[in-house]
Amino acid sequence: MATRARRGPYICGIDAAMDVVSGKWKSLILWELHHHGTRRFAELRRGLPGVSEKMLIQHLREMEEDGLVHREVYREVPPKVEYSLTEHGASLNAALAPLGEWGADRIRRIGADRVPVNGAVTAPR
Amino acid sequence: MATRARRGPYICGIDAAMDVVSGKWKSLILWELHHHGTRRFAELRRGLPGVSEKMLIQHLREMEEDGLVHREVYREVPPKVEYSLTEHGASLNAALAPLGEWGADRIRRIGADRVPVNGAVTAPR
DNA sequence: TCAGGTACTTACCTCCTGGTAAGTACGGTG
DNA sequence: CACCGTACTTACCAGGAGGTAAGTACCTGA
Repeated sequence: MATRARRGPYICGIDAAMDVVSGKWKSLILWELHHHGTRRFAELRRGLPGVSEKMLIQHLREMEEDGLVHREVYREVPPKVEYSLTEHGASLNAALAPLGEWGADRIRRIGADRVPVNGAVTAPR
Repeated sequence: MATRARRGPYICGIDAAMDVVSGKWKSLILWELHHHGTRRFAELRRGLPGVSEKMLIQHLREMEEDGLVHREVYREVPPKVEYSLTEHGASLNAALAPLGEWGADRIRRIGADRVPVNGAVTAPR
C-alpha cells in the first residue's frame, strides 16, 4: 500500500528498531503519546504541526501493526478514537531517550534553529 | 548533490539525531568503525555486504561533515585512507546502544530473520 | 603490456516517501 | 437544509534516496 515492507531480515538491532521508527513523524507520535498518555486523532494532528492526515493515519496504522500503539474505537455519534502507547511503545520511547539527549547536545553544539512548537520559524535562514 | 540538506531547524533532539543517522548504512558504518577502531575504505565496503561504493562514500562524506568520523589520507603509492570515529561519533554510537538492544529484543519477539554477516540469506521467505 | 587493486567520481534511472486535495459517512447545530 | 466536525480513504504527483554501471588516476605484479 504505502510504507509497508521489511519486518526483517535485519542486519542488527538498530536496523530492526529503525524499521519501526523511520518515518517523518513516528518518533514525534511516540513522544506525543508518551507525554499525554492518550490522545484522540484530532489532538495528535494538532500536536504535530505540519503533519498531513494521510501520513498521520498511515504512521498510526503501521505503529499499531508493529505493536507500538493501542487503538481504541468508541462507536459514538461523532466518531471517537483514542490512541495510546503499548508496553513496547513505551519501552521504545525509553530506548530513544539517550538518542534524544545526544541530538539535543548536537543542537547546542552546532547552534541549529529549533523550530517552535507552533508554526513560525525563528531564523530566516 | 545527493543527501545533503537539513541540519536544522529541528523539532526535537530525536529529530536532530535522526538527521545524522538516517541513511541506509550510517548506523552500520558507526557500528563497524566502533568495533574495528579504524578501517580502510575497502575494508568497510567488505564489512557492509550490499553497499554500493557511491552510497558508502556519500555516507562517509556526510558523517565526516557532521563530525562523526575522522578521515585520514595517506599519500602513498596505492592510495590509502583510514576512517575512524570521532568523539561525537563514539558518543552517538553509545546513545544508539539502547535502541539496538530494543531492536534485538524485537527481533526475538517477532522471530524475524536475521541476515548473516556474509552474503547468504537464512530463510527463502 | 595489460590486468588488477587502491579510492574514488559521474551519469542515469527507479522506486519509495511524503505532500496535496478531494471524497466518504454520520449526526448535531444554526 | 446546508454546513461543521469527527475519523478516515483515495487518487494523483513531485522529490529525493539509493541502485547500477562506467570512468579516472596511479602504481604493482605477471
